Amino acid sequence: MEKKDCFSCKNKDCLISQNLGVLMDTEFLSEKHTIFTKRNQNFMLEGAPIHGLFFVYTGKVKVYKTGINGREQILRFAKDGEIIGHRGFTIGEYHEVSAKTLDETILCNFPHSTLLKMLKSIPELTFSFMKFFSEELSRSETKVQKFAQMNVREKVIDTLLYLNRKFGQTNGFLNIVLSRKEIADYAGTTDEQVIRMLSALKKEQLIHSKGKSIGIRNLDCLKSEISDHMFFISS
DNA sequence: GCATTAATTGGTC
DNA sequence: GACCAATTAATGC
Repeated sequence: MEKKDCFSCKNKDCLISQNLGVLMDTEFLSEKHTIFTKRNQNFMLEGAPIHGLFFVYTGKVKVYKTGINGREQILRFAKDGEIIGHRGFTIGEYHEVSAKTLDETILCNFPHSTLLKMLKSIPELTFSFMKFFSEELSRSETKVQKFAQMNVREKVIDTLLYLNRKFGQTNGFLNIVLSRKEIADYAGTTDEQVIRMLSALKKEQLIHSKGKSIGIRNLDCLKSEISDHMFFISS
């Protein structure tokens, strides 16, 4: 299959894309690989040797860790332009998280050695990465706080708001379809609790659903419920 | 159509 | 609020 090149790429969020100016005269971009995946493919596995850095070209991915009793903890979802596998790129030889595609997904992959060369020789790129890491850390800290302080209702609502922020809605439904368990694995609760909460929210006319798809009906109401006592938390 | 998986509901601790 | 069990709906083959 053909290789996706960075010059025709439309992903404005991509750190490579943003630094094309300083990258275009280097040989680094030619060392990039393009990977075509189907749905439900584990392209990164906890404990496996690191295989460089991935960018989502198009598609959807979940990043997760397997925890106690084999329970999955979804750390985040990634869409077009986003980075996967950045946590292990300077320390250790093994991935600390797993990643699985939720859709047919095209991935760009930079080998570890290429990435190190890039970061050492291009300050602009390194700065972009620092900025990105700083934001990631902030998000991560916010998530710890939410996990500790939110009740189940708030966790589920917060998850729906996050999905809406990231993927948006078309025709009244979120542009991502997850199983109830996946929602639970992100929110930090169980699928039964998620199901109960979704039913409750449906009764209150705050959301609606068709099969696995969920749509937000009253965004402001949901937002206010979180911000009432979580207004100090941004994310 | 059958078999497996997911969603839902109710109950217990 | 987690875990377990039973029922029903959805989906894959």
